[in-house]
Amino acid sequence: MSTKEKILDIAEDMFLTKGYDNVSVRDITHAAGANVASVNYHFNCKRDLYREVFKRKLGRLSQEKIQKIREDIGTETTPTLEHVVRSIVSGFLNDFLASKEAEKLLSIITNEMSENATAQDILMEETIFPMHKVLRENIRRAHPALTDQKVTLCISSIFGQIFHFVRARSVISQTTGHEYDQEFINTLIDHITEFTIRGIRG
Amino acid sequence: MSTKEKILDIAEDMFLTKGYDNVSVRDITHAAGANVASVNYHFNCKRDLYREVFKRKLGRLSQEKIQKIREDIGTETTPTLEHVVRSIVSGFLNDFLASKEAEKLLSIITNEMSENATAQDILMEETIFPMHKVLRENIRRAHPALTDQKVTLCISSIFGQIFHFVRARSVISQTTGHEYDQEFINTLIDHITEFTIRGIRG
DNA sequence: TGTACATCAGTGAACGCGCGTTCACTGATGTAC
DNA sequence: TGTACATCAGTGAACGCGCGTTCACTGATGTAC
Repeated sequence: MSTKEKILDIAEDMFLTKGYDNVSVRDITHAAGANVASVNYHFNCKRDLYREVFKRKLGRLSQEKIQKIREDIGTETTPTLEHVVRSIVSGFLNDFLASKEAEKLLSIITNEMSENATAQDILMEETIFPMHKVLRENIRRAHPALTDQKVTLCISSIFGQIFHFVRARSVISQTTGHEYDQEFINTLIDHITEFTIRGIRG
Repeated sequence: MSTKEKILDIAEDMFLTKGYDNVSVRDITHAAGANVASVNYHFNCKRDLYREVFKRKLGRLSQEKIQKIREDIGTETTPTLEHVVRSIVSGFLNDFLASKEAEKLLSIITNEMSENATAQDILMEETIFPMHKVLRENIRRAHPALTDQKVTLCISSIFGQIFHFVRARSVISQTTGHEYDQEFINTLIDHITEFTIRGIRG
């Protein structure tokens, strides 16, 4: 494996578990067994390396995730709204709560959603647009009465909840008095699913 | 005004518009017309200054906000669920979208909600617990059938949506094709309110 | 009332460190004639 | 087949900067006898 590939792999691991500012060029190159200058040689600068790492990771992850959603919902018969929403909610909630790394990745993604973000173009292209597309299709299959704008707003309401229940987990643990064990996670999935279905059905 | 007070005021302004890492001790002391060493002299270290600033700001803001909510909903007759939810949603959405500073403040608050945060204890004490208390009371007045746990989960669903529609505003602008002008903000308020009421009513 | 000492707000200069980046370089491989 | 040159991956050492913090200090105010 070339130095360039080694740096890319190690940078992915480090950036996505510790965050951009908490990883130095020296950390990466040292772990890759290469010289400090090699990041600038191969990737121009730290920021560009980050963007390349982010793009590669997000591209892989989104494709995987979209395929899982497609398989889970199926393409044959018309799915129920309950099935579609539960599939989305339980899929994302379980994925993001599966490990510390997944939680950290979510916090990086949500940071890239805010203005002044440094890789929002990549996030939109690799994840948000393709993800919205597949979700919009499936929600409309299950509930064709909704307008395009309404579907989009409902998708944002779903992700608003999912992101919050993951990101603010320690706050929510304190307000509810529950640890995030699998039983409570299932309670959360039920809650978000039911809340959302009713919200959509109107 | 003493140097200490001047530093506190200026640090509040700078930390809450630029974020902890983007403000240096030199920035603060220079703007306050004081010596670099004065932060350490009066507040021990940068982090402790930040925590004091954060506590003071959050305390003031929460009290104000809670009073506004109490006035808006009223204490006399039983309010409708629609009235309670709309009051919460429009209040927070308009407040957080009122200025760049308010948006930045929200992003600081949501960061403090995640694990590894440095001032989560202050956030819980000054804001989350008091805010949950007043919201729980009013939602239960309007809809007494809900269990305690259910009310708490619904509050999180509401804030999950509010936070997301503010934080991810540039992403949502791109997926919906709408700028955040007052007309679209009103559309968002209507959407979140209706989505939430149906979600709660079940 | 005067004196000696303690306390306190605030300062100026420097310390030590970690950071991203740059620069001149080496050594291997490819290519043209 | 041999030679001269270009290209490329990678290196070692240093540069310059900004950072939070420390330390010895000054000068004013308060306090005890």
